[in-house]
Amino acid sequence: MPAREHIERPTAMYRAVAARVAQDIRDGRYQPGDLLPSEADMVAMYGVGKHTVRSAVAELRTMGLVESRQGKGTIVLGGGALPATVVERSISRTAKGIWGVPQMEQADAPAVSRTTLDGPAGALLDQVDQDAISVDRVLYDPSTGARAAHRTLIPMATTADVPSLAQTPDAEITELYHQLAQAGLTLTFTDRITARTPYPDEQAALRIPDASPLMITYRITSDADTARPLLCEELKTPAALCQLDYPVTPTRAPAARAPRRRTRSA
Amino acid sequence: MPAREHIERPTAMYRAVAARVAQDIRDGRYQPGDLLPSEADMVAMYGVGKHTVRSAVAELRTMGLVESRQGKGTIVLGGGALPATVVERSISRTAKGIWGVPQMEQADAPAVSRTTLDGPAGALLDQVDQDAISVDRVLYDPSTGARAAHRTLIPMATTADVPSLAQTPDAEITELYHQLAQAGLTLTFTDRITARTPYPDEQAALRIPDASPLMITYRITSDADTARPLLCEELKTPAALCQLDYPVTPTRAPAARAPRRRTRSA
DNA sequence: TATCATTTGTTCGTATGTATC
DNA sequence: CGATACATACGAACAAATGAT
Repeated sequence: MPAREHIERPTAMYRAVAARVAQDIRDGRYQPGDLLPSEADMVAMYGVGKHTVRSAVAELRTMGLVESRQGKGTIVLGGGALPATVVERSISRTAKGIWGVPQMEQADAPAVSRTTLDGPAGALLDQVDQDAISVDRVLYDPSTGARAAHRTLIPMATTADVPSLAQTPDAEITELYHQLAQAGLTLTFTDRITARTPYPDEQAALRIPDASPLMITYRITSDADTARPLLCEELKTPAALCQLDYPVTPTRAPAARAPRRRTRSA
Repeated sequence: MPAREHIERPTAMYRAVAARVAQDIRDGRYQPGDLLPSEADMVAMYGVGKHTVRSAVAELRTMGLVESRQGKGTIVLGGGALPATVVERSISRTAKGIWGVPQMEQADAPAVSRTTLDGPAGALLDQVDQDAISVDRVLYDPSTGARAAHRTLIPMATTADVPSLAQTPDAEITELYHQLAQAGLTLTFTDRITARTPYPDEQAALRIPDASPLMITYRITSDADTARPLLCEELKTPAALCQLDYPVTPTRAPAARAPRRRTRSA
């Protein structure tokens, strides 16, 4: 057992209350689905002020252990279990230029618009401030109801080389890949994954439970010969509802990996 | 004394204040590194109570826009940029049975212990309540200071087949793979990724900035012939500091994947 | 349908502790 | 040391949602 440097907090009552209740949840004294004692009850139970209890419960909420509902109470959530929906991130190739991508159902028709590339997607495409076609979809898993936001970004520089992309940008992703392959390009794919706390609009659109992070995946499609990025898929999934699944295929090359370390661009 | 600014009330005053300040940050009126006006100033600026301002600032903190420090003030963080450290998740094979895995530096010597498999790792290994050897490491990226927690779980069922694993469980991961391969097993790898709000101890151990999610990756090593899971690597990375990078290699097989959908186990 | 008790959400006030400069 | 700023904690009151009567 390694010496664990325990950081002693200068006693904060609300943290102590939160830790106590959290332990009670882990010990099973409060079962998932149960209601916690009401704020008034906890004020009496622990002999502290209402504000202290509220801060403690807020702590439990941001820890993802409970969820509060006005007029009803504070519900204990099931802790530790993996999210139900598994998002397959593999790509299969049935024939030359024919790509298979596991997909979720679409909630609505895709929304096509013209945007300027900025932020992470622009940086990864190496096309900051350049124009692109943006195709937005809301995906969902019928069996669990989990929602995800999908965006395809097609830089205008790519449509210049492969004009057919601009004709039907809202086609299936596999079709876009097919068109790129038919233009004589050899495709390689890289996924870049990060996570953050969702914005309020994302929280509403994807029905994200309280305090659950958002996982964001950028799939960059590049040309193998020139290493030039051609296309970007952005997928936003609520971490509480989705896992990502990657089959890791060993590469035979002796790991000729350039140490490409991204520097903070803003 | 700052000028007094009027503010509309859509729903909750503290949300309105938070939205206003968030917009000011996005519009560049508050630059990254700047200090927000003090709580007392904001009370005067917006004509609201101290509690309302505190709730608004708390909102901004959980949104990841600012960070508060006692005695100093509330600092505006730089938003939108991708985290600096890129964690490569590829596996290369230089020769038969010789595996290459990109790795970060180790902070300390590995800690070996005996545990009972439970939670997500146990479920993914299909070995709930079975015994296993656990090897814990703290990794870090010297160039950015980012820390990550790595755990190797070796089920006793696997050491029964490959006894050498139990001899030096704290060897390099590649060495463990090598021993499995020498035992006549054909290895396949799958990564399963999720994210959640970190626990306080994780927050302290990994130096996670306020309200940043934790990304958790499970790499399951299985035998290709029997599809039996042999080994699990668990990697916890702070999302604010790390991205995960996956090269997606298309599989030639026509996606003969069983739709294994996990159900909530607790 | 309407009323009512319960429970959380929001807002105000005040006071004290503690870290930073 | 003092001034400033955030953190914690007590109090009170009303609003809004919920569920049962």
